[in-house]
Amino acid sequence: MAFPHDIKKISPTVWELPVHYKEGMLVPARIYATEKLLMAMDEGVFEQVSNVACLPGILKYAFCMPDGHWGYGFPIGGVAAMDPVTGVISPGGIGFDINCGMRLVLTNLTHEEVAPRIHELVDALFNRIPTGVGCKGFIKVSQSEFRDVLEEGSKWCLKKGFARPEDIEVTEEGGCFAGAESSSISDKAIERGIDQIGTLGSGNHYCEIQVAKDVNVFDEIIAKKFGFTVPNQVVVMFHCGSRGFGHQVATDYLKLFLQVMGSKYKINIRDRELACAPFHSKEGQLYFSAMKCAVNMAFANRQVILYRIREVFSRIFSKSPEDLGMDMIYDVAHNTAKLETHIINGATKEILVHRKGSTRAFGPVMEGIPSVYREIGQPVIIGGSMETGSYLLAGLETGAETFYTTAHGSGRTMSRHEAKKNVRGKKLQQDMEARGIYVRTDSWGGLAEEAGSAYKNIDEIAESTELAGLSRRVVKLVPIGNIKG
DNA sequence: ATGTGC
Repeated sequence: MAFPHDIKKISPTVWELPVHYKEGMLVPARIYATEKLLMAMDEGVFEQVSNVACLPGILKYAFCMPDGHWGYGFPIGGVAAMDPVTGVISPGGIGFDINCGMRLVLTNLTHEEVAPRIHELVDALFNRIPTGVGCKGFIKVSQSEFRDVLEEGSKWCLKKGFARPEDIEVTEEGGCFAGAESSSISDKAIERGIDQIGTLGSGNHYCEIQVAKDVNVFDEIIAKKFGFTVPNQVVVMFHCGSRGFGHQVATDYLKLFLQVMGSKYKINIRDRELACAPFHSKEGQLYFSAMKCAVNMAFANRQVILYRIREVFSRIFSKSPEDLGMDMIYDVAHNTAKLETHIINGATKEILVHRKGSTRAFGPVMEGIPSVYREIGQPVIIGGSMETGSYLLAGLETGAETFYTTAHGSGRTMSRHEAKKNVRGKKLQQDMEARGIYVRTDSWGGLAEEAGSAYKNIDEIAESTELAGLSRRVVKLVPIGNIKG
């Protein structure tokens, strides 16, 4: 399959594959990107996003965000809303790492204060936050208590003293998707997840110390409202998900859906990786519940990691986390499906929005945004590579086009395999150190896979979401320290 | 992403 030269330009940042592009498409597919980013996209994106447009019950368009690239079934960067009555739910539209997401935490420290302590700080974070494949957490819970975590998410952390009430307020959905029933979870998933609370994992998961340099502030008023009050202010950003637990949930239900999809529900799909079930079916509802359990496990995971981050800063700087101003700005989920109310063809309707490697970006005054941000729009965290920086943005009214969804990261340009061939982890660490970024890792190969050169330009991604009206830039954050698995 | 694979 080749680059689709008949792709239609809707605007400088929106490109459309019409319904006749491929047999079976129910709606057109739309890709949000500048021409430059579009040309750099792998052909798998066009193949996959047009496959998604064939899924039963899909509404308006199958979307792909500017950081899109080839994924399992859906592209990473994919968005698809289904009619909950006639439509399907698809694990491929959510991802294996259910509720992989980003959390951003303020400090009131300046770059000048942190720079002399950066080695000590990063080493302490590396020691206190378990990283790498198969890493285990410090929290021991019984099976029944783990089931509470799955059903309560961040609220469980609040009960146990790992969270502040304000943390919950600035976590998407209050850190808990309602309706998670742990009866939908296999014993194997419980077994894999039970000792993984408070662990970072591997791959592109990381915890980073960043600086909001004054020259990188795009919108001073919003930046101030988000809590940026100190020159060259230091923040902590981290990225992780539901670990082996979410992976097992996805595996379990993909298997079940493949068994019932054709025989019981007579659904024909173009790609086995798009395995799905009617949303209202028994299997669809079981998966929806299990997915929520994984979402909640990931919220709890990030909350416990935050608890450890606060501990480390407190020890290194000999002040309480409160005195260090370690308030959360926000926590966004990347890989979820959620029932939300949107306007479809002029009518208000509850729809099932799949977001896979994409970020919810509610505009100002919408319900579901914490009251402190109600007038500004939802904070959006776009994580770049560990070399190049990340962005804090805010949702916009014009995001309605994509069901209020924007990009989530840089997007790979090089496969993990290719990156490992081209980059040496140890050398990369030394090069980064020379540029003022101190990085600790569990795996040199893993570090090489995450090299900045393996990713698209984050500045172009962030700018393109703004040009498209999906989110506006508030501040660019550059790394000075990073731990990764 | 993942006790990195049937």
